[in-house]
Formats: sequence, structure tokens, C-alpha cells
Amino acid sequence: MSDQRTLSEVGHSQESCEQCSLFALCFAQDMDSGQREQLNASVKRQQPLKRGEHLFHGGQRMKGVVVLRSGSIKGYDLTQDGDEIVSGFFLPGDAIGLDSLSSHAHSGFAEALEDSRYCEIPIRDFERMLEESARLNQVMLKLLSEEMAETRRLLLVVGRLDAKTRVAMFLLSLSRRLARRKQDPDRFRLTMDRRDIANYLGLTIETVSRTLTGFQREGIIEVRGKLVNVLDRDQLVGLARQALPESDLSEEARSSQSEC
Amino acid sequence: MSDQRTLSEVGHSQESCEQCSLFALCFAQDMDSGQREQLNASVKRQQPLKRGEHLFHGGQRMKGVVVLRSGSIKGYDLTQDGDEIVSGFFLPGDAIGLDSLSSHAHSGFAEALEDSRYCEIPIRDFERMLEESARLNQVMLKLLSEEMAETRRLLLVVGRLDAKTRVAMFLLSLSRRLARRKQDPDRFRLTMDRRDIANYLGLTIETVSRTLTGFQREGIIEVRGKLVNVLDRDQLVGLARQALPESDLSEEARSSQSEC
DNA sequence: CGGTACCTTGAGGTTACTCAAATCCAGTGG
DNA sequence: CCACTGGATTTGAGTAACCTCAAGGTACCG
Repeated sequence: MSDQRTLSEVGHSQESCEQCSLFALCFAQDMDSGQREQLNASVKRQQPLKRGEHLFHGGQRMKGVVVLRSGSIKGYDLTQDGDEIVSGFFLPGDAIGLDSLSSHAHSGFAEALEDSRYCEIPIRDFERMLEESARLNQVMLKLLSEEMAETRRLLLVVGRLDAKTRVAMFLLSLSRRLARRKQDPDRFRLTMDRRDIANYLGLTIETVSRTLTGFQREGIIEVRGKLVNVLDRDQLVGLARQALPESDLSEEARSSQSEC
Repeated sequence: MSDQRTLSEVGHSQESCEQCSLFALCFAQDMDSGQREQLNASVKRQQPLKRGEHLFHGGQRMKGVVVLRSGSIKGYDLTQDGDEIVSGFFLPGDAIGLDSLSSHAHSGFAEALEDSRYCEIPIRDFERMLEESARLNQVMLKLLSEEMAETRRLLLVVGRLDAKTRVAMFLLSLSRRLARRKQDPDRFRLTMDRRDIANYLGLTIETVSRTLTGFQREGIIEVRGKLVNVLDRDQLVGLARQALPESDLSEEARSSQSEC
């Protein structure tokens, strides 16, 4: 029973941030040792989230700063009519809901696409750290401005690209993000369903499906349900390059966080 | 000759931030008196920009934090093929290029749509202030997270709305931003041309034109070239409400800055 | 083994785009 | 002050892309 506790991710700091396999991806990396000590003391490695469970709901008070440790999470908003609007997908290492830092309330929802684990720094501790350290503020500023640049790029592009390009970009972006996490960039599983992808890209399920099938017919990828196999990355890149600002859109925030 | 200097906006601080007519819109408002003293000492009220001139170019080193004082400015990026992608329009009181704070280099371009004046805080001074004041960092964090929320909302919406809705939102957004600046929200002049609007909304010139004409035919607005007269705001709001997250999209960042 | 949700495929309709031409407008020079 | 000119805007006709509606197929779970 007591070793259950040390083996699993229950409770407080059974592992330091430095030892975490995601350290290189996490913003903890950008902090100096003093701050990190404080961070280690505050961080809670939370109970895992089951697929379909929510990390938080829209309007809910922000409990803390969250970094995903495993699994994947869908961020979305709701329209007045109750329609979902998918705003992004989070992967391990991503900080979630940073844009609520100032308002202290979540503007959207976050739902686990599969069983997931995460770290949480209680907002009170985090605020205290922010007040004490201009450096930490700068790190946050940097994270946000990167996330900003990323979202801006996406905005510039989503409103004016055709379905093929959007889907190609989506695949490439995901692939690259996985690569950064040491997963195979050419063979992966989509943890979200077609509805989520379509919604995220501003397309319909049918168009996404047809587009994927089309890519397969052209020998660019192989799709079997949620499994994707990238066969011709160059061609995929070629498709995505259309009308893109020089900086690679799919190259999501370089340093440590961001969703997509 | 010497009074020319005090009358115009040349040179250094001939006016304090507190006296500025834009104070209520500017982020200077959120600073405490000590910081503001420093700010007043650093701020440069710059030479006016002529229509068509650039505030900065993409890739250029960030010279300082800029707040627009009069006129209007178009933000845009360039694609690999040299196509413009309009990312937003800045109005007096807006801070411009904040997302470059961390990278110190501008990711996009900023061009005056009409003769414009602006304040600039040299980046070195600003950085020093950031290091000294956690509070200022928090203000910046807040600004950015608001800008983030705004852009995110735009993103959610631009990729999935029809032309009528996009144009309606654009008009309403502009109208509300002008209202906040004590200008008539029902009668205003578009300082950007149709091409910029279309580009910003991810539409073509022709579609924007047709949509505006359509609104006029329906008695919602009156358009004569760049002059717009809102006749039926309720109907415009009704058009824009489609598929919107509860928070009003066009209600751009509440406090002090943001573009559009 | 059956059910249910997810995904694919097909046919037809709609919206916004493309290409082309006419009109309007601001700024210029006579 | 007016005519002129080039750019901006509007308008029209035809087309392509994506959406909608509908049906069939597939995979996973009890």
C-alpha cells in the first residue's frame, strides 16, 4: 500500500523536476535553481485523468498552472448554442491554460483524449513566485509571447487555406511535436477523432476524411482509422508550405510549451 | 522655431503620460507612480509617421515598445511568395509589437494607414524597468494574455464563419474600438482599403465589397467608399453573433491595449 | 455476436472564388 | 475650377471547393 504511493503519481513530489523525463520540454527548465527548489516544493503530481474527464471547465476558477505529463488533452470553447470549438491539442510538456493567468478564470475547457497525467502548481504558490521573481515573469512572458506568435500564425493561415493544406499542416505539426518528444514522427496514433480534427481546422468531418483518403491515394500517407503512417514527408511539406509566412507554421513554439 | 518644438510632438517628454488624452487607454495607466516617473523620463514622443511609412519591418530588431497616439497602423506578415497577410489594425492607445518582447525582433511589419504619431519606450529602458519591477511584468503578462485571448477567439471564428458574419464582426469590432476612444461608433471612416479588409478576414476584395453592398441594400449600414454609417446596429450584432463564444468576440481586450 | 459510435463514400447544392469589365474617386496638372 | 488619369471599388458571369444530406462500412466493447 505504501509503495503504491511511491510508484504511482499520487501525492507530493516523489520526483524532482530535474529528474522528470519531460524536463527539457517543461518551462521548469528555464528557471534558476532557487526558483526550482520552490517549484519542486509546490508541484503536485496529480491523480491521472481518465479519458473523457475534464482538467477544467470554462468559467471555473484557475486552480493552478498545469503541465501535462502524459496522454493528450483537447482544449475547446463553447458557443452560445453549445457547439464545441476546438482550440488546440496539448501534448506532454505543454503548459495548459496559461492565458488564464491574469484573469484567474479559465476561458475554455480542457478534456482528456486518453488517460493522462499532469503536474499542477497551485496558483497561490505560483503567484507568490511571480511576485518574488522578475525572472519568472519574464519566462512566462516569453512563453506567452511564443504562444501568441504561434496562434497568430495559425490565425493568419486557417482563414485562407484550402482543406488539403490545412490537413497537411495539421499532420505535420503533430508529427513534429511528437518528434520533439522522441516519438516516431512517421508513425503515430491520432488521439482525437475526426470530429475534433475537423472542428479544429474549421472543416467538416467528411472533408477531413476525404482529404486523408486523398493523401493516401496519392501515396503521401497511409491511414487506418487513427493510425497514420507518413510515407512521403516532402510532399506533405510541399502541400503545407502554401501561402505560409516564412517561419514554419507547424514549427510550434521553440522552447518549452504551447499547444497548437 | 523653439515653440515649434513644444507645439509639435518632436523630441523628449514635453508632456507627461498622466496628461495624455490617451492615458485611460494606455498601459501606463496600470503602472504605479514610481514606475511612471521612470516611464515619463524614457518615453519618446516620436516624429509623425506619414501614410505608407513603416513603423518597423519584419526581422528588424525591436527598438522599443510602441504605443500609437494618433492615426492607424496596419500589422502584416509576408508569405514566402511575398503575399501580404494582414494580421490586425492598431488604433490610438494600442501597444504595438508586444509579442516581440521576448525575441527582441519583429516577426511582422507595421505600416501607417494614415499620418500617425506614436510614443516609444526604448527597449533598453523598458527591459531595465521589467527587471526591477515584478508588477510591470505582471502588467505585460496581463496585456499579452488578453491579446492572446482575443487572437484565440478570432482564430476560433475566422476559420468557420461565412463572409457576412466576418464582415459584420469586423465592422462591429471597429465601431466598438472607436467608441472606446470617444469617437462616433455609428459614423466612421475606414482607414484601410478593401484589400486590407479582405486580406484580414481571409476573403477576397470582391466578396467584401459585395457583402458591404448587401448590408446597405438591407438597410443595415450605408457605405460610400471609406465612409460607413451604421443604421441598424442590432441587426449587425445579430449577424455577428452567429457561432460566437459567449464572450463577445468583437469586445477586444478590455483594459488598455490590443490590436484587433 | 450484436450494438453503437466512428469513419468513409456518394450525390447534389451553396458559397465564395476567379476572371473580366464598368464605374467611381482622389490627386494632378492645366 | 475643371478635365484627366491611375488606382480603388463595384458589379456580373461562370466555376471550383466545400458543405449538406444520406447511406454504407468498420472497429471496438460488452
